Amino acid sequence: MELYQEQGFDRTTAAEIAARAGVNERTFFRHFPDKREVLFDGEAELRTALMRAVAEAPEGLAPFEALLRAFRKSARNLADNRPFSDPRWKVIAVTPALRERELAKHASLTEAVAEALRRRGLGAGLADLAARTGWAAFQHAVQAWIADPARSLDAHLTQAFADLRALAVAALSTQAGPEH
Amino acid sequence: MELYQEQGFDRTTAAEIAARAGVNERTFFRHFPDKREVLFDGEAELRTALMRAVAEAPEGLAPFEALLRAFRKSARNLADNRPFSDPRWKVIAVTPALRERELAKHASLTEAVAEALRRRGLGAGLADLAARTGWAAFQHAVQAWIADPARSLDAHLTQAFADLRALAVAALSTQAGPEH
DNA sequence: AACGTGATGCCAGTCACTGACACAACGCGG
DNA sequence: CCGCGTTGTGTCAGTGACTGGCATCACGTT
Repeated sequence: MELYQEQGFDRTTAAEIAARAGVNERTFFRHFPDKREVLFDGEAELRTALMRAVAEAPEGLAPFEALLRAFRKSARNLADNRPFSDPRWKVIAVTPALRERELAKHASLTEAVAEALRRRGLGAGLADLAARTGWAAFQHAVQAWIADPARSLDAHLTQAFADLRALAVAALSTQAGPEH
Repeated sequence: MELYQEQGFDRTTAAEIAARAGVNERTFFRHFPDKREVLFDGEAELRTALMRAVAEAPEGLAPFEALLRAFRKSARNLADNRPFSDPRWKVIAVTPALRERELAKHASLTEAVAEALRRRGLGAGLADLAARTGWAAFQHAVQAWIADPARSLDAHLTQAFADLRALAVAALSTQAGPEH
């Protein structure tokens, strides 16, 4: 992180990172499959946290409600770790290669969420659709929160799902959707 | 494409591609920024087609309705070019590096769709949300279509948006969503 | 003390990609 | 017909991400 902030991701060589960590370059690649992966280490934890949160939601809850709860819990960790993850976001935002990797991680997490919904008894088709669209709303809320940190991530999340509902309902009554 | 099919993406060097095309390796990199980009060439066309389709939708149409129309048009091209794009999908599906690039392209196209919705007068917030979730539903439909080509992509698209509406409505009445 | 195991250093090699320079084909005004 | 800029290409050298192979070393076990 130090090096990525100082000189940017592209101008930082694997040898430099290894040197800063006091190890050999080869050793670096034994700990991380590639240079990008360094910034996406906690993925396994986030995955299990998300899946557990979906699994622990009350029985009769609608899919989107279960997702909303799960996202809220993750959001709490997100908001707390902000001083730590803020520079990380900045680096990712300005580096296309890192954004690609981030999207891949998100796709993987979306698949995990779909699996969690299936375990709740939801059909495979609806589980996939709910996971994809729910994740999309989640990401929208996160971006809105970054742009407007005055309101809480929780509030942005609530609004995102409410707006999604309005959009979906308006879609079949053939009325233009209002802006908030 | 020939080489990627024969030996896979990873085991195909840029020098081989250049040789097969009868040019120098350096020349190859003057036409494509990198090895992956070869498979994502028509992106600009798809982007303009999508944005035009969204722009040309009737005035008072709800955001999701406009998107559904645009996706339908793109879907038509998709279904027609299937013999050409089918091997392409297979190569992408088994190559993580290519799936990452594909996700990046999708993110870029989603942003373009959001811009098109904004030009229809939709607020920036709702435009982003509608583009993200609409695109998610689109991708869900495409995947469902690949898994079940018996039904048309059009049918899958219609169902995806109908299911999304059901999911969103059920979310606030706190009822478990039914599976089709 | 012998031994297996896991983490590390070291070395050589492949390959994606880049910058610099030279050269040839082409269209165009003189 | 001649210069001349533009464009596309070949050639070469270099950087840096990653990989496989081998030796070494720390450590706990037998």
